[in-house]
Amino acid sequence: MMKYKELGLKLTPQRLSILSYLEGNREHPSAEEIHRKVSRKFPTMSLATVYNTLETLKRQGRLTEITIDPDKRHFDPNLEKHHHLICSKCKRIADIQVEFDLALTEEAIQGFEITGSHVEFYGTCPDCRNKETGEVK
Amino acid sequence: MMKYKELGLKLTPQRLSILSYLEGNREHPSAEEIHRKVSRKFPTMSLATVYNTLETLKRQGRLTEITIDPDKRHFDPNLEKHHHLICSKCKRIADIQVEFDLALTEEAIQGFEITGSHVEFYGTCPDCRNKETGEVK
DNA sequence: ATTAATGCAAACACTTTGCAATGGA
DNA sequence: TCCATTGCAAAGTGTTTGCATTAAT
Repeated sequence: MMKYKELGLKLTPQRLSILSYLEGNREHPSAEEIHRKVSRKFPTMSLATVYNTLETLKRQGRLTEITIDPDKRHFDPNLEKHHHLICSKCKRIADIQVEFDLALTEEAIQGFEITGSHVEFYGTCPDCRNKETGEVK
Repeated sequence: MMKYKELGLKLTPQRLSILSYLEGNREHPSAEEIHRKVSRKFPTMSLATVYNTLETLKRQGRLTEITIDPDKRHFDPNLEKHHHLICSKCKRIADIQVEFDLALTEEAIQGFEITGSHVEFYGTCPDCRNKETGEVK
């Protein structure tokens, strides 16, 4: 379990349940997914609280926001440097733990100060590939 | 000018003006930005028409949607393979015309069928860097 | 006792939809 | 003429905000 208290933040049951849901989660859930899941054990949980907590965690650097899906925000508690594989059909996002050499020339950088990078691969996931071949069109 | 007629689509003045605005544009505008600009010369232009046209162009593969900004959709008429540099302060998106070796092992691919990839770099653009150093905090 | 966090509802921003009117082909 | 496209307004989605209440410290 992440140490939340050490950050000088109040340790509410709501936050605890969001944290434990996120712990080790590799599914890049949206705020709404987190809310739905956590609501089961905590029916009064408000969506606003989910957003608040996510925002706080993001600011603390304990969470990354993934901007891959134009429809909704997704969150990633995996702090190790990694990249993503996105299924164009079902929108599933998988981690890809590979290091790439993304060296840039001075010219390419155009005067930017680079602070990070991220690679996304698009494709079709195994499940969706199976559905396609199995289907009679 | 892109050949729109050849696609079997009606060549309306609205579409023509959107197309000419997009032609050679390297600013990755949002629908709203496109609408604002095009409205100057075409005051009755509807936002719905902008979205319609963008959707059509996207389906035709004459345009790519960039999912970098969680707040709004951005569109990129640059069809050459390229990547992006995003300013974390002002959200400006610049093209970066570099080829990377993004080879993946079978294992890393996790059964996906890869169809494309995209690299995004985060950082601070020259303008925002200047503002920072010039400012008295 | 303090003060931050919660929950609700209302407000927001962006995008999509329904549909009658319009105008390219 | 015909049917796709337009423009408007209304509806829809995801997210944020205001604020009184609650509860962690």
